[in-house]
Order: sequence, then structure tokens, then C-alpha cells
Amino acid sequence: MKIGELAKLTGCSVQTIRYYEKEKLLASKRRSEGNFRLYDQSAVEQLMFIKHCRSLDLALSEVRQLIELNQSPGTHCDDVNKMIDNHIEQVEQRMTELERLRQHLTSLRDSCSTNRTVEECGILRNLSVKQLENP
Amino acid sequence: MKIGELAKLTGCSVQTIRYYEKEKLLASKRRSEGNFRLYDQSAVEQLMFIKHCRSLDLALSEVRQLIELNQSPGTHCDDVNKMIDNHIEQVEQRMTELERLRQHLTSLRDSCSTNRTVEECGILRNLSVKQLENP
DNA sequence: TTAAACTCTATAGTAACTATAGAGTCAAGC
DNA sequence: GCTTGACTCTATAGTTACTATAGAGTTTAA
Repeated sequence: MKIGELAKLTGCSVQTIRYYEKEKLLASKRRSEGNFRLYDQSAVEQLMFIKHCRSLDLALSEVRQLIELNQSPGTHCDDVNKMIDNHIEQVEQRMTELERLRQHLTSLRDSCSTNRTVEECGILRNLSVKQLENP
Repeated sequence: MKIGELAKLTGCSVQTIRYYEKEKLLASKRRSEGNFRLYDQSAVEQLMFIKHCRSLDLALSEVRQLIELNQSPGTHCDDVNKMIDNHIEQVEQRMTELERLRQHLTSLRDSCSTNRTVEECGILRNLSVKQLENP
């Protein structure tokens, strides 16, 4: 199949597929006479693998590592486990940050009611004056 | 004061300050004879304002809007309120996403114990096969 | 045969910086 | 007066994971 069909089957854009090729995540094994990329079923699977990893917010560099690991089936998979553990930790950290952020924003929002002028605006005043407690 | 001192006072890097100038968020009003940027106290305040906004994850384009609004003190501040409301919503959305992500990652992690080979690795198997329920 | 639909490569843009190169400026010490 | 080191200047490239474009070539259907 050509790149357009692969794109449709996987829900990726054509440019993204070409980008993944450039980044050595997905190769097209053959080209047509007119120099069009040709793919088979294994490309669909590889691309879905990448997509799945991306939906978990794994970086492309991590996906690349996983692909490489996958190609040496006999080795230990500790690195995979570590990567996922690490990733979970990062997600949890970000969630904590966002929760703090949400609280700040909410209390900031409460400092201004509607129908004020910019001069009186509690939000702007707070942004100008207040320092963060936990910088 | 010169840019280095401003950087030290505010905890921004020198390059960041120059970047903010390029992005029209912070101007240096004067230059020395040798073409060095010169700042006064109001620059410290302006930069702290920006820093505070950034710590709340406001985009620089939003910060720019706030600065502009701040300069016409008589107008209504509804736009400020809307921006913050909008931002709170975005943060909450992202938190929901991350929570779903965390659950996925955790259940993925549970599918592999240590001391397996890549071939047997539950994580890799799941990444290869499983489709997301909520794509 | 011709028009539409597809594909190719190469390049630039996104956000908010960070890092570098290569040059100029300034203050202190000899 | 001269040198050394710390500072500053501009301009440019890199980061991430794409997206969007230009300009050209290829294929397919009418």
C-alpha cells in the first residue's frame, strides 16, 4: 500500500509518517517505480505501536528505545520497566504541579468580580504585587 | 543597572531577558555608551510580573495582553477574568487527561514483573497488541 | 488526453526558551 | 599603558513533535 492508505488505516497524517521515517522509527521497505513509498501489514502494526506509545505520552526517543529492545527478544526487559516507572513518576509530578497551579489560579480568580475596571482589577493587582509562597 | 544585575535580582537568565525584549514584553529604556542595556527598578517589577504569570503557566501571548490591558487602566477587566477562567479550564482538562494516562501506565506496568526477557515482557506485548478503549 | 488526486523532497513555522560563536566593552591590577 | 577576566552585544542554531507550505513529479479515472 502507499502512504495515503497507511495514513488512513492508522489515523496518522501522511506528513507524520514521513517524519517518523526521518526519525528512524518506521521504514518503508520498498519504493514504487515512481519513487512512492510502499508499505505492508507490518508497517501498520509498527505504526499502531508508535501511536499507542504516543497516546501514553512516551517521547519518540523512548519509543525508539522500545523498538530497539523489541528487536533483541532475548535480553532482559528491566529497561522497559524502568522507563515506564520513570514515566509514571513524571506524570504524577506534573499532576501535583497542576493541582497547585489550579489552586493558585482559582484564588487569583476569586480576587476579582465582574464589572470592574482594569485599575481596580484584583487579578492584575495580585499578579503585580504578590510573590509566590513556594517559588 | 545592567542586564546581569537584573537577571540576578529576578532569577531570570540573561538570554531570557533579551528574549523577552525581542518579544516585546520588556523594554530597556536606555543604552550605555558601549551599547549595554540599562534598566531601572520598574524593569525589575515588570519582569517579576512576567515571571509570576509564567509560574501560572500563562503563555507569553497572554502575558503580553495583560501588560497591554494594564496600560489602559480605565477599561473593563472582563478580558482578564475570561483569560484566567479559560486557563483554569485548560489546567483542569489537562489534569483529567493525566489521570487517565496515569491509570493506563499503571495497569501497563502491572503487566510485567522483573526478571523477564524482552520476548516475554508484558509491557511490550500490551503496547504491541492492545488498542486504547478511548482513542 | 487531460484533470484530479496523489506523492515526492525540501524548507519554514510552532513555544519558550537555551546554547553557541565571534566580537566588542569595561574595570582592576601590573 | 597594557593585559586579563568578566561582562555584554548580535546573530544563529538547537530543542520537541509535529504541521504547513512550495514546487515538482506520478498515477488514475473520465
